[in-house]
Amino acid sequence: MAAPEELFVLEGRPTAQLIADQLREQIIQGTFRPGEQINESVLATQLRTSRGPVREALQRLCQEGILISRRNRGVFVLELATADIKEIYAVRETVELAAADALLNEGRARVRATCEALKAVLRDMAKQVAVSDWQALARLDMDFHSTLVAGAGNTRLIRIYNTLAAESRMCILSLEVSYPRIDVLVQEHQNILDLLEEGDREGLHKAIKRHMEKGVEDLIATRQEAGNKP
Amino acid sequence: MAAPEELFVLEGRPTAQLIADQLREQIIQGTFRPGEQINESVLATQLRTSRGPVREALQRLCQEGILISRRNRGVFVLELATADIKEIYAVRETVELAAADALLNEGRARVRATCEALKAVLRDMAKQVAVSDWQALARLDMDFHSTLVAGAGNTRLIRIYNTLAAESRMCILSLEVSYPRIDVLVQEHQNILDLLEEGDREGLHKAIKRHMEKGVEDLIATRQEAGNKP
DNA sequence: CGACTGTAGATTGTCAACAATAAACGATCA
DNA sequence: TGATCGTTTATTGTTGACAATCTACAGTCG
Repeated sequence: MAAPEELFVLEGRPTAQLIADQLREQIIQGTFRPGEQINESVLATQLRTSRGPVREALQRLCQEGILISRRNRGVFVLELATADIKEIYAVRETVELAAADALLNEGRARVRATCEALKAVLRDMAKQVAVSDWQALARLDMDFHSTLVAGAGNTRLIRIYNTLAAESRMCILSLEVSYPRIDVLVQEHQNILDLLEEGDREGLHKAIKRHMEKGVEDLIATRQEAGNKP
Repeated sequence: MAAPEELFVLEGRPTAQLIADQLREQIIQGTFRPGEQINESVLATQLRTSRGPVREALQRLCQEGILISRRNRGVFVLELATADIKEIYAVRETVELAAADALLNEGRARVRATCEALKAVLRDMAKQVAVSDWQALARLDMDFHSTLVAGAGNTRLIRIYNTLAAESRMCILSLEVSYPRIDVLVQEHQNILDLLEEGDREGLHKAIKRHMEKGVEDLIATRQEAGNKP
């Protein structure tokens, strides 16, 4: 009997992780607002499950840092202050620079494979720019960077970055008005891709740093316009 | 009535975290060996609690990466391969370099405060060298580096590093024979401290890189002698 | 003798009921 | 009128029982 590509995997993954993934996406997309409380019981009822798995999922997200737990009070969606934005982007810059370096040291084959993946992301991004789907753009923006980091092949670096990516999407979301400079969004990422493909280490470093600086500036500027927390 | 420094905080922290902390320390110290299975029920019985909190604690350590969970099989203590060691030290180097940079940018006051904390750690380290307490030395080694990273004041960086520190202690432990080059252990850290105090950014970078390189070399060399996993 | 199948044991995964805790409200007293 | 102290209520923290799942072993059939 010929083996089928993938036999219908009957809920192969742990339930708690399914819940966590779903919840994370909802938080990042703004279904739950920053500061909002998440009730275990009602969530369990909605998901047709018991509090056990829900509790596990919530705890997981707490450890990721996008929820905060107050003992005997409940879990709440993280509220990001300006200091958090600076922190997140500072660490992102560090991780991405390290990943870029490591990737370039891995050799051309690895670089080329990563570039192909990045190009696919950029194609999707261009499509979404055309229809101005902010949610999708925020996701693809992070996909691009996550893919870049993944190229380095360091599993711990990847794990660290995924958390940062989730937090970044929360930052972007909290603006609501979303991306300024949408016109240069694809262009900036394309620039990073080109420099990577050329193997221009120095240029790549500068581009990533500049990209992050701009990101922080935009976020903080837009936030101050909105009169949000300092 | 004068307020006492700290009124006996009656189990103020969540139980699961207490269990997780205790368990983490035991794993790092080698009470549980790499690859060993940890049974929820028996652990719950030993701790005079139920499986719920234990389960939460285990999940937490899974997410930290020092335990791995296999669905319907159980959780096992992480077994570190040589590739893991390289990964861990590569990320540690990245994080520490970033932290050192950030710290130097924070200004002299912050640097001086951090140096004081580091000196205290070094004093303890010298004491333990005298009595050759390997466990304590491994802990103090990591304390030194964690303190350095903490000096930068980036909470996310600190959280990331703490996990790496735990994994590093597992690496060191797995050698069992423990630290080679004990004579230069204090000296190397003192060197890093001196360069930080002088504000010698370039020298500090080089020292940290060299420190990490040596660490990996020692670990891998000792491991190969022991004929362990490649 | 080898491969397959069915059963047994152990372990995690899930659940619903119970207990503990903290904030919010309202009553009581100076 | 103001503050303090019980009471209420909603929520999480904890527990023990039950169900689902995996591995290992033994029995059976070719």
